[in-house]
Amino acid sequence: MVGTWHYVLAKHAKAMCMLERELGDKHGLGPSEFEVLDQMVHHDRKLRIQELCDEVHLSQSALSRVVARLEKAALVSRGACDSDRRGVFVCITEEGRARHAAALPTQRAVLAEIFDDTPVLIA
Amino acid sequence: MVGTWHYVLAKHAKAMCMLERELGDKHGLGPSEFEVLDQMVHHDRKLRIQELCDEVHLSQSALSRVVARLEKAALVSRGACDSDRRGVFVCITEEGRARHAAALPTQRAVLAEIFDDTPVLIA
DNA sequence: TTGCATTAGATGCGGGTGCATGTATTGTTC
DNA sequence: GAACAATACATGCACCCGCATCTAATGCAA
Repeated sequence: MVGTWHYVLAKHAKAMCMLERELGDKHGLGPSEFEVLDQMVHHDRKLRIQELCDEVHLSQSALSRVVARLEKAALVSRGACDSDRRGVFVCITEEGRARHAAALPTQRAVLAEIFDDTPVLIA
Repeated sequence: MVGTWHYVLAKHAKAMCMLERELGDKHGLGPSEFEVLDQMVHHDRKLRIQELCDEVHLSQSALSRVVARLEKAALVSRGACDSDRRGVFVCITEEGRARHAAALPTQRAVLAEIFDDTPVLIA
């Protein structure tokens, strides 16, 4: 229990730190930005902010800002939702797809290094 | 690999959030503050800042500030190191021990709730 | 001893986060 | 349909973090 927590703490700290540097230096992306792009690619359709909120581990406010940053970088676009004009659809751009594709190997490499010693624990 | 990473991400986010609220509201401690107190109690002796740095997953600068906060709250005291006058010894106070003892069940309860569904993975 | 690289810890700074709140829109109840 | 609660997203704010840098002390070499 406590051991699991310390494991999570250690891996999270190391991975976050390394992802921040690697993704930042090589692709100009933060871990949260990459995660959102990753979800967009994975779902392969426009998503509501709230849908994204369920998938990434960020508060709604943090997510709102991540999307704003991504939009400023032209990696996603925000569009109004017709059925509910309060809603916002997020749509990945071609440039966003490209940036994600470029960054993916970097992320995988970091994870491979971090979790190298860890047997397959979680499906 | 990616699955493990998402597991770590999810558990870390949930636990951190809950610890912050529970420890903060009930005991006036942040997760980092608790972690440092926990290490002090565990080692049961005065520790160099750098020794703490190896145990908690914080940068040296963050740790320096956590110790400063703890000292301001009179939960630890900082003392000069005779053998190396650059060094700083950190020593937990009686009040610090008491606060830690009071907060420990809260932390354990949070971890129990978070890792309830997780079989024993890491020793 | 003097000079310089190294180390311990503190601090300025920029950036990201969550919470509380604000604004706009929707649903609901009378 | 008017008033009010609820929802979606944005934003002000305070806080914590890591990086770069600063200061002081140490070690080492000439």
